[in-house]
Amino acid sequence: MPKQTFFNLSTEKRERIIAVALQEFKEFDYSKASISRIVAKAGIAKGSFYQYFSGKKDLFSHIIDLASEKKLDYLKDVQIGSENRDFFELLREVYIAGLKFSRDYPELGEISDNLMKSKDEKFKEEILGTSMQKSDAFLTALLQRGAEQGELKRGLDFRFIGFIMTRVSIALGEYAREKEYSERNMGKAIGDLIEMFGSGLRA
Amino acid sequence: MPKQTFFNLSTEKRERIIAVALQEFKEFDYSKASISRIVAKAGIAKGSFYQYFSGKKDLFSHIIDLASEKKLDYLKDVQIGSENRDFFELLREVYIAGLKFSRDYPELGEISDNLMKSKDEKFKEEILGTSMQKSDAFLTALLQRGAEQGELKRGLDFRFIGFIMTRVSIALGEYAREKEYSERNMGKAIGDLIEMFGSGLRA
Amino acid sequence: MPKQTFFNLSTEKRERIIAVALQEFKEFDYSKASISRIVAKAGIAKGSFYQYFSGKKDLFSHIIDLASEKKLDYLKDVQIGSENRDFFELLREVYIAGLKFSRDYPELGEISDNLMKSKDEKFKEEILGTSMQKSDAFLTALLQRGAEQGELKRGLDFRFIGFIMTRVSIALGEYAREKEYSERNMGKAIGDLIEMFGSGLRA
Amino acid sequence: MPKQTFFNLSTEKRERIIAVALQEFKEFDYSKASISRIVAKAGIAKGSFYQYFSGKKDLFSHIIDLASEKKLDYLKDVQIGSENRDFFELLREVYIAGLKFSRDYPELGEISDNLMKSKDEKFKEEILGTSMQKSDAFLTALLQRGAEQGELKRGLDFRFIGFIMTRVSIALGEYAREKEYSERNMGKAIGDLIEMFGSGLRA
DNA sequence: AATGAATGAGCTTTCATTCAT
DNA sequence: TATGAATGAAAGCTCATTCAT
Repeated sequence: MPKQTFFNLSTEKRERIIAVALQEFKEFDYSKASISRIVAKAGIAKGSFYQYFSGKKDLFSHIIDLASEKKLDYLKDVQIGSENRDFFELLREVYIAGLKFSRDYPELGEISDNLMKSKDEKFKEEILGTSMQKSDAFLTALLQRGAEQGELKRGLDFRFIGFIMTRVSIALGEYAREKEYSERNMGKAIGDLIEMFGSGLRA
Repeated sequence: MPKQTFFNLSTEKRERIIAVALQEFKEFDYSKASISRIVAKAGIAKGSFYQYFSGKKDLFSHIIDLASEKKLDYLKDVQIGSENRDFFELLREVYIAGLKFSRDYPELGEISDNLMKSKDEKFKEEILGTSMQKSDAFLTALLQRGAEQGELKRGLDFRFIGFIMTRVSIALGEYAREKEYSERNMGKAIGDLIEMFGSGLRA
Repeated sequence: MPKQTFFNLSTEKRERIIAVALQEFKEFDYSKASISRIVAKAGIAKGSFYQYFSGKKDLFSHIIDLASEKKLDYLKDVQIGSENRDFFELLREVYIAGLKFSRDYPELGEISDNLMKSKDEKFKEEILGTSMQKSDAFLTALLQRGAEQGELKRGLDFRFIGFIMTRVSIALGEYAREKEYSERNMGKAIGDLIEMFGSGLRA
Repeated sequence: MPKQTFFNLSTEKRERIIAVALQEFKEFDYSKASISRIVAKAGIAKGSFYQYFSGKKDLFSHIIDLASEKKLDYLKDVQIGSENRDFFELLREVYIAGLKFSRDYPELGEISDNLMKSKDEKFKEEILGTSMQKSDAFLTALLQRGAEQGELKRGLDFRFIGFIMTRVSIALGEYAREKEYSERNMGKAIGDLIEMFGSGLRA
C-alpha cells in the first residue's frame, strides 16, 4: 500500500506517477523495471518516491490493485445472479468483459496478465495478496454453477477446466493486443471460443 | 553453442553443470539467473564457465536446444502421417507427448514454457533461432490438415484456434507440474480437454 | 560530459576526484586505468562515481576537455593576428605557451600528449571529438601563413613539416617533464629549437 | 629471453609464432595484446606457449630484441667511421636506414616505435634492457662527433637536440607508415628534414 | 614436449534503497 | 515534504598464468 503521502499528492502528480509506472511495467517485467527511470520520467526526486511508496514492490502492488479494481468493474456488469442465464452466455460475457477491460486499460491488462503468467508463485501471491484475482474466482464459480444446474457434462474435472479457461482468457487478451483486434474480430474470436467450449470443433 | 571445451569435459562434470543451470533457470527468469550462483553451486571457477560458454545467453540457449531436442523426440512418436487418423486423436497424442516430456524433464519443460510465455519477442527469437519451436508448427499443421480433411467446423479462425491450443498445451504442462499429476489423472485431464475441443462441454 | 550531479558537488570533492583521476591516467594508460582504484583513492563509493560520470570514457573525456581548455588559454596569449609578426617568433611563442601549460598542469599535459601519441585513431577521435586538438590546427595555420608571406623556403612539403613540428612540440613537453626543466633551461631549449628551425644547425 | 625449448622448435613453427605475435603487437598495445589470441592464431596450445616463454613480457621482449638486431643491421651500413663524412650526410643516411628498416620490417618498426613512445619508463627499460636502443646512441654519438669536428653551431644543448632528433626519426617512420610513402617521396621528406636541420626553413 | 582445462583476482557497470539537508 | 547525493552488494565477464596429464 502506498503511504498516505502519496494520496496527499495533487491528483495531477499522482496520475502522472501512475501513468509513467504503467508504461514502465508494461515495457519491462518487474525485475527489469527501473525506479530510476520512473522517477526521471515522472519528474520527481528519488527520495520523494520512497516517501510515497515503501519500494518497488509497493508501487507494483498498487498497480495490480488498480487493475483488479478496474477489471472487477467490468465483471460487475455480468449479471451472473439472474436465474435463467445460460452458462456459455455468461462465459461469453466474462470474456467480453475481459477484452473490454484490456481495450480500455491496455497497460493494466498487459501488466496483470504478465503477472498471472509469472512463475514466481511466492511473488505472485505476495503481490496479489488478498485481492487474489477475483476474475479467476469468477470463472470457477461460474463453472461450479453451470455444473450444478446441469448445463455441463458430468464427470469433468472442473478445477482443471477452470485453470484452462483462465489461461484461455489471458491468451485472448494477448491475442487482442498482438493483433490489434477490432471490436468485430474480437466478437468473432470469442464466438469461436464459445462454440468450442460449448459444442466443440468437430464438424 | 557451447564451446568445444564444454563437450570435452567429463560426462559427470558436464551433467553437473547442466543440472545446476536447470535449477537456476527454473527458479529465476533469465535476467535474474546468476552465473555467479551457478558456478558456485557447480563448484567450478568463474573463468572455467567462460571457457565452456561464451556467456549467459549461450548457456541458456544450449538448455533451450536440449529442450527442443528432447521434446521433438517425444513428438516423433506421434504418427501424424498415416491416412485415417482422426484429428482429435492426433491432438490427444500431441498433448500426451508434451506431458510425457514434461514429466520426464520437468525443468526443461518449465524453462522452455516460460520462454514461450516471455513477452520479449526479440530475445525469444534470438534464443529459439531456427529451432523455432517445432511443436507450435506441429499444432498448426495438425489443425490445417484437420480443416482440409473436413474434420473441423467451417468458418473457424484457425490462426486464433491454433494460438489458443498452443497456450492450452503450455497450460497443461504447468498444471501437471503444479499438481504433480499422476499418470492416471493426466490421462483424465487430457480426456476432458479432447472432449472439450471435440464436442464441447455442454451437457 | 559528466552528469549534472558532478557539477553539483562541492568544489573540494570535485577537485579531489579530478586530482585522483589525473594521477591515475598519468600513471596508467586508458585501458589500464582502474575506476576501482580511482574511487578507492578518492574515497567515494563506486555507485557515486557512476552518478557523476556515465563511465570511464566519460571521465577521461572530461579530463581531455579540461586539458584542451587550459591549453587554449595559454595559446590565446599568442598574438597571431598582428601583421608584422615573424613566423619563427610566433613559433617560439607557441612552443613557450605549450611548455607553460605543461609546467602549470603537468598531468593534463602528459595525459593529453599520450592521447595524441595513441595509435587507436578511432578512440582518439571519439575522445577529442570536435575540440580536435586546436593546437595542431594552430601550428598548421601558422606554417601556412608563414609560407604565404614568403617567410619560408619554397618547395617544402608543409604537411610533412607540420607533422614534424607537432611531434617536436609534444617531445618538448616530454623533455620538460622528464628533466624537470627550469624556466631558464626551457628558454634555452626553445631557443635552440627555433634556431634550428630558422637557420639550421650548421655552423 | 625465450626458453631453450623455443629455439628447439622447428624453424617453421618458430617463425609462425613470431609472425602471429608481430601481428598482435602491431594491432594492440602491450597491455591489450592477448596471449589467448596469439596461441589460437598460431595454432599452439596455451601450455606450450608457457614452455617457450616465461610470459607475455618475455615474448614482447624477444620481439623488441629482434627489432633492435634488425635495425642495427641497417645502421651498420652507415659508414660513420670514415673521416670526411659530413654530419648532415650521415644524418640523412641514418634516417634513410631507419626508413628502410621500417619498410622491410613494418611490424617490427611500428612495435618498437610504439615502445619508444611509451610513457612507462620502468617497463621500457625492463624491455629494452641492455640493448637500450642502440639507434639513440647512434644519433647522440653522431651529434657529438659533429660538434667536435666543428660542423655544428656552438652552444647547442646536444642532449636536447639528440632527444628531438630521435623523436623526429620516429615521427618519420610513422609518417611513412601512415601515408604509404613511396621511395621517392620518402627521399623528398628526408631532404626537407636535412635541409631544415642543416640550414633551417627560413627563406 | 605438448596439451588444454582450471584458476581467481580483477575489471566496469547497475540499481534499489538510505540518509542528511 | 522534498530533495538528490551516497551507498555497496552484486552482476557478467576477461585473461595471464598454472597445473595435471
